[in-house]
Amino acid sequence: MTHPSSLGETPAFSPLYQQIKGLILQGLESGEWKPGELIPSEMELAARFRVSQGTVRKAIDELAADNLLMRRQGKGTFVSTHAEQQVQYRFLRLRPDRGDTSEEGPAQRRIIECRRVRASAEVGRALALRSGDVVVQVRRVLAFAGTPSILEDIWLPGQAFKGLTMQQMADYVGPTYAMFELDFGVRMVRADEKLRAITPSSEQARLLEVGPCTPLLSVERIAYTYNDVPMELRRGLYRTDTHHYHNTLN
Amino acid sequence: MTHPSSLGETPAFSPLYQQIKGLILQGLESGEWKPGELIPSEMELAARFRVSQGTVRKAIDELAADNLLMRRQGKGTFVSTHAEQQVQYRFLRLRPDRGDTSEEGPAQRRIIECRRVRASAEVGRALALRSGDVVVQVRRVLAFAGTPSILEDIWLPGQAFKGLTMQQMADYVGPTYAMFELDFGVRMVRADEKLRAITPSSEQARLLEVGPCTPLLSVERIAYTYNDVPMELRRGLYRTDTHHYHNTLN
DNA sequence: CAGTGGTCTAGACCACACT
DNA sequence: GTGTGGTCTAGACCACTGC
Repeated sequence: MTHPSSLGETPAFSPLYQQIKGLILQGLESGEWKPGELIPSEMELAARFRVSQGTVRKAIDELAADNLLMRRQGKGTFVSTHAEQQVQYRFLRLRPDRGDTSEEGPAQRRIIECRRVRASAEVGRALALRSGDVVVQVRRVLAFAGTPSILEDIWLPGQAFKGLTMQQMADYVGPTYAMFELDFGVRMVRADEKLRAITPSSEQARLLEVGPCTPLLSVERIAYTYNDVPMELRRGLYRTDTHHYHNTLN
Repeated sequence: MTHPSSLGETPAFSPLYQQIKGLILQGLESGEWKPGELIPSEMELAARFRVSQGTVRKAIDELAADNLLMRRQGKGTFVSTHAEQQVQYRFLRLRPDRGDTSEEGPAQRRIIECRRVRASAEVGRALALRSGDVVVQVRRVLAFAGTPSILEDIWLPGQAFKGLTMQQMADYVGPTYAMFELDFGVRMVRADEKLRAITPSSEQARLLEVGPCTPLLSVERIAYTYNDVPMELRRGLYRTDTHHYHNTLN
C-alpha cells in the first residue's frame, strides 16, 4: 500500500480508502468471495491491508451503497447476490397498480426460444463485441397472475454463457440473474435503461395477448458486471394496463 | 441533546448523528438556511450541538447523499437548489437519443392555461388535500429544438401557491422548481414517478403535433417537500420518437 | 460469552479556495 | 495565511448475533 501523497507530481490524488475499495473489488471480481458469502471482518481486512479499521469501514460503506456488499450488524459483511434477496427482482421496476409486488409472487416464465446467433451490429455495439461474435439470444414471456405482462428478448455474450440451454432458463427457480451467478459466475451489478412508448408488431401483440394498437412500454436495458463491462442486452415490452414502471427521483 | 441510550426501555435507539440530522433538517425547513446559501461550518455546528465534528460530519454526509446539501471542498456546505445547478432539470429523465442534453439547451415553454379549480378526488388524494380544496392547475408544452416534446398538466396546492400566475410560469428563466423555491419557498426534495405507455387523446395529440395513434410515455409524478409532504402532482406526456426516458439501476 | 458491525470522540494532517 | 471540507488514525463503548 502506497500512500498517494508520496507518488510525486500531480499524483492524481486517490484517497487510501479508494485504494482499499479497489482491492476489495479485486477480491469480488476474482471470485475470492462469491455472491452470498461472508467476507473477512473489518479488523481482518484492516490488518491485511495495513490500514486502520476506519479506512476499511469507509471503503465498505461505499461498496455497500453501490449494492455490491451487504452489512448485517452482529453477523458480518456479505457479498450481495440476486438470489435470496427480499426483493425478488432487483432490477425490475414494474409494479402492480393495486396491491403489492409480494402478493403476485414470482412471474410465470414461458421460454419461446433460446439459440446461438451471430451478433448484429447493434447487439455487438451494446455488448462491446466484434460484430459476428456469437451471442445467445433468448425470447420469453413473463406472466403475472396468468396474464402475460412482459415480452423479453435477451442477448448474452456467447463466450461467457457457453452451454446455456432453454431448459436452464425455464427450470431455474428464482431470478434469472441469480442463475447467471450460480451457473456462469456472471454477476450483474448495475444497469442502464432506456424507456420508450411503442406500438407492438403483430407478433409481439400476439405473444402479449393485446390488441394490435395497444401502446407498450419498451425497456431497453444494458446490464453490467464489474468494471462496467456490459454482459447483457435486454429488450423488454411491458404491458402497462394493470402495472406501471416505478421510479424514485432525488 | 439526550443520548438515546438513557431513554429507558425499548428506547427506539436513535444514533446521535441521526438526531443532528434532524436538527439540521429543522433549520432547512424553517428557512434558517435557504436554497443556495452557505450553512455553518462543521466545527460551528459541532459547537452549537455539543457533539464532535465527526458526528456532524456523518449527519451532513447523509443529507448530502439525499441531495439536500451540497459539499464543496474549501468553500463550505450549501443548501441544494434547483437553480444554478449544472444539471438544468434535476427531475427530468428525458434524454435525446443522440447527442447530449446540454446541446439542446433549455426547453421552450408554452403555457396553455393556468387557473384555480377545486381538486378532484384523485388530485386531492395525491396531494393529501380535502376534495374540494382549491388547486392551481397548469397546462403547458415544452419543446426541444422547436419540436413539442412534453405536454404537462400540473396541480399545486392553492394554499401554498397563492398568486401564481400564467405570466410567472412563462417568464421565469430557469427550472420551474427554482421559481417555486424563490417565489413560494417551496422546495421539492424528492419525487415518485409512475410510467405507462398510452395512446393520446385527440387534443393531446394535437398539442404535441403527433398522429392520433402515436404511443406516448405517460409520466405521473408526485413531488414532495420536506417530511414527505406532497406538493405537486404532475402528469407528463413524453414523445419518445427522438428522446427516451433514462434510468440507472443498481 | 466472544465476535461482528455501528457510533462517538479527539487529534493530526491533507487538499482546496479565497484573500 | 486562514478557513473550509476530506482523510486517516486510535481507542472507547454500544447494539446485535450466535454459541
